[in-house]
Amino acid sequence: MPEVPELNIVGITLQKKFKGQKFKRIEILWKKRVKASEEEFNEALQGSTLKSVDRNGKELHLHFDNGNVLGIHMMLTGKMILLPTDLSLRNPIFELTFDNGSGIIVLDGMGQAKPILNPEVPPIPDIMGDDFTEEYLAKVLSKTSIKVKDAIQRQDWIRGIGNAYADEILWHCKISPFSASKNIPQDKVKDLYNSIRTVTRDATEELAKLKTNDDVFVMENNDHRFVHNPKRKTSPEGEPIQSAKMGNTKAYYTESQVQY
DNA sequence: TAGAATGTTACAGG
DNA sequence: CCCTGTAACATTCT
Repeated sequence: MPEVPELNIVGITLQKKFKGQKFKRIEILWKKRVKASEEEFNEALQGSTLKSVDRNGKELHLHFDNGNVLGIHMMLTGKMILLPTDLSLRNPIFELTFDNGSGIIVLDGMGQAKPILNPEVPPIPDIMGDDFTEEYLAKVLSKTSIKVKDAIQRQDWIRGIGNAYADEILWHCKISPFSASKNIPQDKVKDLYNSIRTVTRDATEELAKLKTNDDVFVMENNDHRFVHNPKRKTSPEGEPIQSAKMGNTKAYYTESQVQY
């Protein structure tokens, strides 16, 4: 469910709450998508202390002081709740607890969210990383004729853009989501690059301001989004927001976005 | 109430 | 083998 801005905040919150805590155990409650066994997780993390939490693409990485990493991918509809809790816990995927009794539980009705033991970090630029440059983006777009909205969401080319922020970014730089990637002129590739950086940074800042229920991590918040937001009928400039099915998802955009 | 949902993967066809 | 488009996944929410 979450994209990069949300994951940034969740990662900061996890680190704040659990840094320095000693791992107790992980329980795998729905193993459909989980590759390593419960025993493998527990053996690897046994006796270690949480050192730091960061985000890598659409995963959160919990770094433990014995060198092992617990990755978490929330997929499309995952939820994360602090333990202990009185909330109803339907469709649990896994539970992570620390020696002091604190911890988290990850839920997902679709059974797709998952913990990953020592996740691979592919050599593909993350949208907030130094290696994601305008030149790199230009190279990616020049080699494909698929629609630009699909291209920027390809995690094997650029890591970190999902459906909602793809719409926000393309609206921000006034490029139609239906544009053929290789047809986008150089100056608009520059605008797109700047919008990827700006929209991601601004959304992270907006989310950081939210006052939230302390027990439930915010994985989804429409309010700060300008076009990918079913509650809005018009953009801030007053333009009607259009929507269209694109593949198996929906694109939100306005007429002033130019199709190349 | 049927369809959509901040995602990924397998597979078919060109 | 590379590129592209489509559907499945299984449940909740609107």
